[in-house]
Amino acid sequence: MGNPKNKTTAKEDCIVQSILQAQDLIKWYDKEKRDLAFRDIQDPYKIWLSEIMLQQTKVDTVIPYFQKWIKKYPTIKDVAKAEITDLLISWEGLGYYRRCHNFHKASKIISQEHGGQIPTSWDILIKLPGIGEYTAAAVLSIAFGKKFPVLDGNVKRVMSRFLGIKVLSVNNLKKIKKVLNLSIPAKNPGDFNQSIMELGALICSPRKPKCFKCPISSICKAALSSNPESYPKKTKKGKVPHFTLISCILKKDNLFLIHKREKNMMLGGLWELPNVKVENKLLTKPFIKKTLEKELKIKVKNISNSCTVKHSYSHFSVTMHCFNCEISNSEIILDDNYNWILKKDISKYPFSKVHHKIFNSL
DNA sequence: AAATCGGGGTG
DNA sequence: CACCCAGATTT
Repeated sequence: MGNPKNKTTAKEDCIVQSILQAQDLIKWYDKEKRDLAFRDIQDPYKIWLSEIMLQQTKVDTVIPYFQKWIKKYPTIKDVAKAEITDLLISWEGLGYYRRCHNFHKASKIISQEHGGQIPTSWDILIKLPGIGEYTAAAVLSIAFGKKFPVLDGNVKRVMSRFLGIKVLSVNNLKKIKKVLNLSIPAKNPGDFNQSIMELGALICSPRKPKCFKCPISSICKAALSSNPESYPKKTKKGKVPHFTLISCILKKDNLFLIHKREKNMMLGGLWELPNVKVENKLLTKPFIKKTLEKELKIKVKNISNSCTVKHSYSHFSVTMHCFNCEISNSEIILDDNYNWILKKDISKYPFSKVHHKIFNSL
């Protein structure tokens, strides 16, 4: 932390003056924080799991998933022993399914190489699949009381405003990290981290920040400016493309034809109805029939409309037109990736949200 | 540095 | 609808 040159620059003086009042924040946090299911948990496994689930996901969404998961898998060894399909069912609907795959991989490593104990060192933790700088710092500070500041979206926004840093460049993020390292207390560093994140969630919100309720507004550069909301500068994103898919609800003697997606692609390991992307806007029945026959290598005797669902992903959106298909008795499937399963047992397989929309409208 | 990866919430 | 979110990983 020391400066090799024996003088401080004006910039560094400025930073040192900007140290957060950790105790004020923690005091605010103790009083105002929401009653989260993750509070008062000491088990490093549970803290780790909650941090993984909370990546890009709101607290209220996570809570029921977290509680169900803990009940089913009380320890890290239970996760290591489990089949990935069962874990995915517990993760079903939460999104970012790679988190689940990675958590499973990491649990096996911890079970086999660390005797089921969550590592307490940065260097070991950071190498585990699914653990980046945020999660490593969160686990080390919250579970083990170590002085590692977290830097997530909330913290970046709070610090951008507090320091009056508009652009979150790599260099400015380093500056923010330096202030956090100077501010984080040796006592309860995890509470310090959570207090800033909670401040970002409840007070220092992206839009319409409630500076009048903020414990540090009197020393916050953005709050003292005319437009605190303009910090940090937002990067605008282009609009997402839209795709049309047709999907085949192929039933035979109460059996659904479903397909398991490749592990390393989007929604990997989840199951789906056979579907095809189409460019053609004219969705006539002969066209649908021909397309399904060509793509699925089957002979469709009869098709009828079933339902149409729309779904938005972060980087594209889809409209999926579903068709009931009849095939002849002799016509049994396809290649190794396709399987017939019982309709009643469809809940034994994990599906993405868009398929739940379809199943709900059948 | 930028793209990828789900889903839910807000204004 | 546009935009945001308690990020990690790959390219």
